[in-house]
Amino acid sequence: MEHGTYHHGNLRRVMLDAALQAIGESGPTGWSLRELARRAGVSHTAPAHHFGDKTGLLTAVAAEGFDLFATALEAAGGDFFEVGVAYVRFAVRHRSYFQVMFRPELYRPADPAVAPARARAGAVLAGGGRTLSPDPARDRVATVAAWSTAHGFAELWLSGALADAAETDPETYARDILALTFGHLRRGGGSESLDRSVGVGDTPEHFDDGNIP
Amino acid sequence: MEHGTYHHGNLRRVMLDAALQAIGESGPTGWSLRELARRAGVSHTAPAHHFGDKTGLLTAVAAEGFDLFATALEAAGGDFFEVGVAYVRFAVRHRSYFQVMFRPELYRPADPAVAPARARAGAVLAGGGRTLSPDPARDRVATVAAWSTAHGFAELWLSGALADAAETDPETYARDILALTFGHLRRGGGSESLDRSVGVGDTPEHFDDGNIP
DNA sequence: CTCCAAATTTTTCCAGTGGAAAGATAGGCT
DNA sequence: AGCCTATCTTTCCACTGGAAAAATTTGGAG
Repeated sequence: MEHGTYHHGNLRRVMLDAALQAIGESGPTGWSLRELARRAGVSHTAPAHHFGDKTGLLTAVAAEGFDLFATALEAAGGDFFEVGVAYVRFAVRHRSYFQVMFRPELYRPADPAVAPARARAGAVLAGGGRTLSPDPARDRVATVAAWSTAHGFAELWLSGALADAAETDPETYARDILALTFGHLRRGGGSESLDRSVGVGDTPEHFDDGNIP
Repeated sequence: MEHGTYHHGNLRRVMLDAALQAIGESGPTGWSLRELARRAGVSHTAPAHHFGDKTGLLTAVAAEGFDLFATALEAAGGDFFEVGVAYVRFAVRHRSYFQVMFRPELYRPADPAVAPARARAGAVLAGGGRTLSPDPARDRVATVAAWSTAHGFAELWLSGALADAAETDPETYARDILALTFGHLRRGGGSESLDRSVGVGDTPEHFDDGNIP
């Protein structure tokens, strides 16, 4: 079943990878199914068998993305801080997935391949937040706050809105931000890590330009 | 100048409003130029004269959006906390603008109608951050941290990722989050943060312009 | 080995889309 | 009056997503 001309044998994966690459190049909607099919050397309707339609392809991307995402967050070990860093790391390293996952109008969020993976990721986030505060009444707020900070930094970074993005490693940057923001809530934590990473060449020079390189 | 069939007389504004409505209904790319032209009762190439192409129309949306955005942030009075709340309020009330503004691949960010307005908004954000910390070395980090939190909450809210979104007023929610997150950095502020979210004279002035039908 | 059923891909077709090019119309200016 | 410019229309083209039906493999049951 390896190679002839008719049965591609691997179309599903190849189309997914082509989609991921195209998303990386032109955003989640800046490409056409036909173009991907051409790249894969296949007729323009071949993908329909695997994904149904374009939305189906994006649904598959989201499903795979949430799955990888959940795994990455789980690997962070439940510590709130590392979960936040892992969140940003995933967004930066797998931006093609990320840019689809949080735009539910692009795919079918209720798809059975998507929902469980997303729930798995959500559980890790909720668990991380729970370590932030002994008071359960604040759990939800703390969770959403940390989630917002990590998510917002990731989005701003990916959109190029942070002018100094090119100079700093985003993961380090994320650590500084999380330390500054949530250090006072950590188990026994102050905001000690800030001194380490920001110290030297980081002239504050406020950006009054419009950002976006 | 309000005559018969040929000269519409108001096409530019009508197209912009139609675009804002369509974005609100189907996202920033879920509509067609031709459809908008039909709604406006005009041939499908008429908009080209005003905007060039579809990207030009989205560029005009972004430009107007950044302008309104900068005005809204400026109206918050320079206080970091109120700027953050205004940020979220704008995103929620003018989501059609917001969903375009931070997706630079959809329009031409360098357009002379966009860049200045965006810079104006950026200056307000930078100014708000500067009140957060007496240490200039931390200014940039504090600014980006607060920006990330407000931006992330807005994005998550708009994307429907917050399950409890329907129940709570987003502005109140944002206040809780900002208080929990940055209360310890406030000028003269301890962590009275979560005591109760919305106090008395807490309804700041904001323009309630139309535009999002 | 043969033949069939299911899986996979192609061919053909259609309505809709963004955009270019060139023509038509209106309103203001001199 | 005459012309100029902005605005809008008609016509055209290449491309898109998708439906329908036909074609080709493949794997497995007999």
